[in-house]
Amino acid sequence: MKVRTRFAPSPTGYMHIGNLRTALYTYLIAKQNGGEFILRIEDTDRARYVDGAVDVIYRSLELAGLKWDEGPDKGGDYGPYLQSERMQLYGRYALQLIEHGSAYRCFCAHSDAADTQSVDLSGSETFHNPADKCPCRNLTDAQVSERTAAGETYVIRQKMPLDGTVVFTDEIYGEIETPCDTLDDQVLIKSDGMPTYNFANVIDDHLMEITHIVRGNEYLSSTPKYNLLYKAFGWDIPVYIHCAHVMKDKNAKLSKRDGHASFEDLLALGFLPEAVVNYTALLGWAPKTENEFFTLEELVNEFSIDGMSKSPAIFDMMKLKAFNAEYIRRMSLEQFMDKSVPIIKNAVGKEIDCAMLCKVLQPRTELFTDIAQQVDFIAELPDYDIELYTHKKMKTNPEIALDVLKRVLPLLQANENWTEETVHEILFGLIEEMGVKNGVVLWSVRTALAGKPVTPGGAAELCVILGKEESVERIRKGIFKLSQF
RNA sequence: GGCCCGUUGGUCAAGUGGUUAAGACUCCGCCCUCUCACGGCGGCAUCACGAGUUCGAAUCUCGUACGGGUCACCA
Repeated sequence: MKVRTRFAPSPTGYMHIGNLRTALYTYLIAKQNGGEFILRIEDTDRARYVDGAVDVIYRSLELAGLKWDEGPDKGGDYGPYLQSERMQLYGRYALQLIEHGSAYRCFCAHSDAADTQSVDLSGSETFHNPADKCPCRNLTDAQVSERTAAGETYVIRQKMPLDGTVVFTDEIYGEIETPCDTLDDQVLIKSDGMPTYNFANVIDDHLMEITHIVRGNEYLSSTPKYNLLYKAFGWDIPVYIHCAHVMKDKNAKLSKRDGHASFEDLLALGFLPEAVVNYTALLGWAPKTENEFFTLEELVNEFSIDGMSKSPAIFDMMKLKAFNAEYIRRMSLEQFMDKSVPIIKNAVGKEIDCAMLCKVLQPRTELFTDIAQQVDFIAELPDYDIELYTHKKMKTNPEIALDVLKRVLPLLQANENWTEETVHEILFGLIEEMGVKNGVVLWSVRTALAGKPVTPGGAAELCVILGKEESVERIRKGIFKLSQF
């Protein structure tokens, strides 16, 4: 049988990182079995409708590289894929259930229904008892016809068994057994004739021939009800894969208000989509080997359900950053330049040796958005304190630095062929001539060139990046500054 | 409160009765080094707790604690 999986988000305008991970796992399970990955949008909640929200879903999945085979925009043989367009389809299935004796019409008003007593959130007194079944369960056909004829509204409820247990197997959690008397007669069809989420889900998944259901483990406790439905219809029960959640910390789920919880937030912060996808895959799944770096194609082969975790995973920004940095390091210099040169040009605003700068920048870049502040000293020499020239380990201080700069200035000025090699030669020639530690010359020169204690690259690289004119000018400024004291 | 699920270092985690309890990120040392990175080496765990089964338990059983989920005419 062909494997078919589905990702069925509600369009909230927001692709949560946990949702992205669910989509990823769903995609991987389909693809590693040569199956189909279906996108179904559960947009029946008009109250929560957000403009453009469906596009966020499309865009996020596309950026992540998760190509769906069937969906609202693509069509397919099992449509419509927009749940709002399937609304008229569920009623007859509910009727079928009533005939079968697995569902019944309930005429109780919201507050009267035996099993819809309000849950007291503040205290612990009034929890409803599913065992107190609604009296409508026992209405005769005649009574039902009489009440419907009188124009009474009703909902259709699932008729749960009064005793026994339901057992099902989840691929991650194993066998789970639930006593039937803890299951309540959930509403299948609302009084307006529309299906509830749970009911629509079961029908849709069956009609779309979904074989593997991947979803968050908050559905673990309602799965027995789903299965009772499948059983009543005589349908095959799908394979269940319930995923543990992605958390912000030990006891809070990642939420929108954290500001970096969505895929798009992370991309805006400068993360590469591939790095996010890779890291996300590892939040709740462990590879068989020690390698942690995978392309999406590699994940299709490497991923396996038995490596999935039962416990929630805390999202770690530090590790994501480390992943992003590694992805950046693995780029070719050309790829790195394609992405960083526009940022550099914008930050620097003058002609510099971008190739040299990128070479020293690449191993130091965790996020492309960090680049601007790394190169800020290039645009303009900061007004630094001369104490910057003091470095115990480098054995430098302002006096020594002044001497160094005075000696190096004419040598650099005389250099006609300004390359990394010639600059390097000059600097190390001076070191030898003066008979000092490398740091004495190099620290002094680098400080004069950058005016800040931390820079990408050293003295020689900065000379090349800044060019002869600018380098000479900055050393002159250094001499002037040091001469003031 | 009922039911369900979970618990290996700061984080992700490997581990399925006998291991020096992998690996990655972070952190801390050291090496490399003109700074910072990169790279290299090393350090950081009485496996939530308590009983039990066993010659032997992170691994099996039970209990306790803590955390999460669910119990809507929301999805």
